[in-house]
Amino acid sequence: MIKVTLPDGAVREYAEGSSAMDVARSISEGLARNVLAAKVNGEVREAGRPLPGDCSVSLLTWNDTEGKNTFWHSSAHLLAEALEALYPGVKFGIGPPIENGFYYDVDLGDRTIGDGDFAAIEAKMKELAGRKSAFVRQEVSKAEAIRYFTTKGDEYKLELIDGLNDGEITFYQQGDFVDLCRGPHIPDTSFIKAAKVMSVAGAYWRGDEKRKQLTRIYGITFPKQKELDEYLVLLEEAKKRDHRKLGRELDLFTFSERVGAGLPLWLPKGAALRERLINFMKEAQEKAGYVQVATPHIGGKSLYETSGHWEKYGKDSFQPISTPQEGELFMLKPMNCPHHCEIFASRPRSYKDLPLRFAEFGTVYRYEQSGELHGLARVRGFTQDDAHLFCRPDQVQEEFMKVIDLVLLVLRALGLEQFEAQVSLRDQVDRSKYIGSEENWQKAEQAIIDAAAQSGLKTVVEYGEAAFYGPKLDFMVRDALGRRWQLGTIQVDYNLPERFELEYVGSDNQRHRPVMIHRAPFGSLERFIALIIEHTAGRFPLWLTPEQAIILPISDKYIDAAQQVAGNLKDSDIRASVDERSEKIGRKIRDAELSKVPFMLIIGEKEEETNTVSVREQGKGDLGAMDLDGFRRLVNERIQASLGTH
RNA sequence: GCCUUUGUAGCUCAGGGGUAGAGCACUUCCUUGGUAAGGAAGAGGUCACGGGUUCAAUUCCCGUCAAAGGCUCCA
Repeated sequence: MIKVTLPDGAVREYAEGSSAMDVARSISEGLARNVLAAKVNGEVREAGRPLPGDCSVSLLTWNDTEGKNTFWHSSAHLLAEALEALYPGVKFGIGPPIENGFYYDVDLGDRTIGDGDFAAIEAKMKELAGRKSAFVRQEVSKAEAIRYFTTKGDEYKLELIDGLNDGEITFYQQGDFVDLCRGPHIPDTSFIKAAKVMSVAGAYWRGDEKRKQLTRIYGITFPKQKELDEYLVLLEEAKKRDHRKLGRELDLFTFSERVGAGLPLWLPKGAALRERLINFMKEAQEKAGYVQVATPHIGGKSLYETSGHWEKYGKDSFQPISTPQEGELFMLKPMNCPHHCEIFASRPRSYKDLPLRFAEFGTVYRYEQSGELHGLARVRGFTQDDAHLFCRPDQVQEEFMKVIDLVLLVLRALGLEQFEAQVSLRDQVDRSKYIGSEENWQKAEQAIIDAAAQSGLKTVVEYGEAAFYGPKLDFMVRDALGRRWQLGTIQVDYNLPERFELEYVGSDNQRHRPVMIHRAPFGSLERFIALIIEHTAGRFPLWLTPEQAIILPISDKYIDAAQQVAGNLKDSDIRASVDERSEKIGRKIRDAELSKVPFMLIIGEKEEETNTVSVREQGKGDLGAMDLDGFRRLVNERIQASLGTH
């Protein structure tokens, strides 16, 4: 008998050679039907494999990430089986699970696959799934593996085998399809009840652009048709919230081919929203002891040679612009920090001056490959809510923590409740891409880890994600649809002060090198606005929205009264306008609802006589009549509530 | 930059080798209506741009630009 420890701590006994599936059956038939794989002593394996002896077992179902991944990985095999049936001779690269579904990279030879082929592939997948083929694990020798794929003529698999050691190679077979695979897999194909091919794209073999481009086929599968339907609804919802679409509908921003790809043009409403975000941040920063500075959009090339950016990014930047007479070279600024370093260096600094916190909403320009541009989320010119803190080494941790507080304030004010912080450290092996001394790096990495821990942040550590000049703390936010966005970042930098030879005089009357902290809670305003558009579906927090109220006169007779109300509201800083069109009230309401103005104030005979307005809330309906003071109170209450502590 | 797909009115889209279409938006007129679309008329296009094939190209072919999805990259 073997002893099996379950996640709740219970220990049960089973016969030698029992599998996780036997464990599941002993608990309930229903559970057994839903078990996709099992975690045995921390390792994910097939549920059907015999247990290795006394062990801990947790059964994985669709509700576990690992269960899902196993399900999707097996689905990738099913996709491959379908492709092999439909396109004989197709060669296979890799087919892993991803966040939403899976893909398989394939070499179709001269053939191509397009949207029109998806239905046939899906039908084939469903047909094969219905055969209830078991996923059969088979250990093979390297020689056997090579023989099999040589006969099959699949050079990609052969290359993968080349990187594996004899004795650790396994094949998995379902139906007639055999694949090189580490596993694990779900018990059989019948678990897959719904399948959809999502898209195709090019992908280089092993991510190397010098190598052959394969066709990547994306798919997603579910254990129930209903779940696929729900997923498709979610995608529709995401489409409706797409900031590019809403940006146009809400008159926030536009692009022009003549201005250039990736260079957003802010329309009045969008510019107003941007301005409000800037003011919000300015106010918060002022309270936190920052001072505003302002610097030009270009800077001499030598500035970036000093900073190291020229060497690192010069080739991948907008190229220098030159003066006609003197031939001086200037760069469009890709970041604000070198300019701020020069401000620090503009006069002698005392330890008593520190920390100095220079803030600037600086617009920077970075070359992005044309294929990478994406609405406001990825642009070539953008404005950072940038600031650089120059401090003494003993102040780093405290300053870092204050910045974390500022970031949390921002996230709260915008209703971004779900987030985690990522501590980005150096690659553990390859350190060639980083500049700066080992000692400074270690100090910086420790300061971040400590500050994050003291702030009680939920953090994950990622190696290899640091900037080339220092480690950083990145905030990853989840929006209302559960999608992840990388936002504000805080970076410790011991390197730039060194390169710019920045100094302050300490209490010991000696020169010391300050430490620099880069930080941008929003990251870029453009990207941040893209996030809040999608997060709120265009229904911005009341304090932020371009237009807080629209006044709808019942007929032309009440336009004057409406204008008066608008004027009154403007005097108390409520942003309001009047719909003066000769339309019926129903029409005005419909248009206001669609443009997502939070409050509609209706004025007709009744209201004019009683000196009130009838208030209607967007998406909610009629709130009844109230006087203007009542409405002001309502607006203020809502704003206080959404800003939290503010 | 690379792969796949797309580009027709401000927006959403139909069409198709021979005079360019719809709905919404816009303009004007009528209507003055109480909680999600009142009526009529009008204006609006080098069918992304450049080249080729053709008697004739918005339509077919090639190139460029832009956009969408993906790859690679991201100070």
